[in-house]
Amino acid sequence: MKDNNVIELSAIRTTCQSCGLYQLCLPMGLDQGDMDKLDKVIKRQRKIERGDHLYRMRESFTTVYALRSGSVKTYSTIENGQEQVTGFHLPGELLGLNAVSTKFHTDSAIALETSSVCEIPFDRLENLSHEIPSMHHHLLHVMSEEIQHDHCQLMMIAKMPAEARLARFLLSLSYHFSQRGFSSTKFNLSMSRNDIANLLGLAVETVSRLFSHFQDEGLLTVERKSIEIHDMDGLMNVTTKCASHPLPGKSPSSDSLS
Amino acid sequence: MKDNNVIELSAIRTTCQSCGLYQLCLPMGLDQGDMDKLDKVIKRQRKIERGDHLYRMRESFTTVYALRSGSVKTYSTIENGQEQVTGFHLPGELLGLNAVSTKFHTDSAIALETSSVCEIPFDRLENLSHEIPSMHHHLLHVMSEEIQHDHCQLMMIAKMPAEARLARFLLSLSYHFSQRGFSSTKFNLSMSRNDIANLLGLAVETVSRLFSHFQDEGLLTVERKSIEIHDMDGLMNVTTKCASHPLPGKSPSSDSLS
DNA sequence: AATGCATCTTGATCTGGATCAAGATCATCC
DNA sequence: GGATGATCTTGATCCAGATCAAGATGCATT
Repeated sequence: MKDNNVIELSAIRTTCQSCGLYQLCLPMGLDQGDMDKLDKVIKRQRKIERGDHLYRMRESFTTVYALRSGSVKTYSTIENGQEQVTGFHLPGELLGLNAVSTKFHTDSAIALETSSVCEIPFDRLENLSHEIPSMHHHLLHVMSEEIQHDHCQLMMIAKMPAEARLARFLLSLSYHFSQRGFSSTKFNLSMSRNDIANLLGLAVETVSRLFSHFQDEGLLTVERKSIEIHDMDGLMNVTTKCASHPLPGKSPSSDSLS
Repeated sequence: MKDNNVIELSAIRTTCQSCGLYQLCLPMGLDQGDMDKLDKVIKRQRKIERGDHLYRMRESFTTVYALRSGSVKTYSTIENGQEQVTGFHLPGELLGLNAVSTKFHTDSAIALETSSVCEIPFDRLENLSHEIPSMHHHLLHVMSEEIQHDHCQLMMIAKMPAEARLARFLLSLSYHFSQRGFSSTKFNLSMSRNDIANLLGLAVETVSRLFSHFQDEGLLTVERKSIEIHDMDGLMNVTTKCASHPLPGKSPSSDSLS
C-alpha cells in the first residue's frame, strides 16, 4: 500500500485493468481490447455510506454493481416484516444479477460500511456479452457460483448444528479476506451479531454465546467487531463434528487434523 | 394424427415447437428460425428409469438436460456421506447449468420415476446463444430463477416452523402441477417421505406426523403417495400462520419446486 | 403364500437452541 | 459530561422437533 489519496484520485478515471480487483471481478479473463469495451460501459466508483442501499427489493432492475471496496449485505424482507439475510459481499463481487428473471429486485443490498461500487447498466452489459463470448460465459459463471453457494448455505442450515455454522461462517470470511490480500486470521466483522444470526438461521443470543465459547476454547479472540483466529484447524474441526462420531465430552481442542 | 403409436414414433424426431412444454422450456420466446437452430443441437427423448442418474456429483459437466416427462431429484452429498436434497424437478425444467463455474457437477440428479429428457451439449448451447441473444438471456433467466428459488428455500428453512414448510411444499407442488395442466388438488408424490423431509430440513417422523395432522384437520387426504387437497385456503393459512412468504402467485417466473 | 426388506406411521422421551429476562457496553447527541 | 437508545453478553427456562423404539404396511422375490 502506498499513499491512499493519490491512488484513490487517480483510480476514478482509471481502467478496470488498473483496478486491483480485476482478477476477481467482471473483466476476469478478458483481453486488452475487450476490457477497453467494458471500460466504456462502466460507471466507476460510486461512493456509498454505511446504511445506503444499492438497490431495494421490488425496484426495477437496470444495473448490476461490482463491489470495489467495503462490504454489502443482501437480504429480502418477508410480508410480516421479518428479514432474511442472504449474504455478505466483499470487493470483486457482482450484485444484482439475480433479478434478471423478474426484471425487478427480489432482494435488497445495503452497505455495511463506507464502500464503493462500479455500476454497469445491465442492457449494455448484455449487449457487450453478445460481442464478447467470454463475457457471456463469465455471467453464467458468476450465477452458477451463486447457486452453488446457496446450496452450501442450505445444507448448512438444514444439517449442521449451530457451532458448526458459525465456525464455517468465520472460516469462509477468513478465506475470502485472504483471497483479497488481507489477513486470514485477523479481521473486522462489518456486520452485526444480528445479521450473522439471521444469515445462519440462529438467534442472536446463540451467536453471542458461541463467540464466547470459541474464545474460552482458545480457538479465537473476539472483541466486539474484531476477530483474531488462533486455531484454524480447531475451527475446522468444529465444522466437521456435525453428526460424525458421538463423543460426549469434546476433545481437548488443539490436536490432529491434517 | 391417427393412432397413438404413430404419434409417439414421430415425436422422437419432432421439433421443440411440437413439444407441449416449449413454453416452459429452453425455446421459450424463440422465433421459428432460432428454434430450428436449437432443434439441430438437441438430442431428444432419452429415456431414464427410476433410480437412474442424469449426472453425478464430480462428473465433468458437458451437457444440460431439459426434463420432458417424469420427475427428478437433485441432491449433493456431504463429506460424511449425508445427503442434502436441493430440489425436485418437473417437466420443462433445465438441469445441470449450475455446474458452469466448476466444470464438474456439484450435485447429482436422479430420476424419481420413469422419465425422459432432452440433452443439449453445453458448448453447442453456448455457441448458439452467441448467435441468438434471446437464448443467452434465457440462460441467465433460468439461473436467476434458481437463485431466487434457493433464497426462498433458505428463508423457509431458517424461519418457518415445520408445518408451514410442509404446507408450502405441497402448495408449491400443486401450483407447478396446475401450471403443467394437471390437477392442482389431486396428485401423486413421486418422492419418498425421506426426500421430502431432507429437502425441508426435517426428520421423516415429523413429515409423517404432519401429513396425519393435516388429514385430521380436514385439509387433505393422504394415502401413501397419493395426495388430495381439500382446503387450499386452509393450507395457505398454515404457511402464513407463523412466518409468511409470497407463494408462487402470478407469473410463471419461479420454477422448480420449493 | 411366505420371506425379507424398505418405507411409513405412531408413541415416548430427550435436547439444542429459542425465548425470556436482565445487565453491560457502546455510540450518539444534547 | 450525562442521558438515551442500540447492540451485545450472560443466565434461566421452555418447547418444537429430533431421536429412540416398535409396529404396520407395502412390495419384491421365490
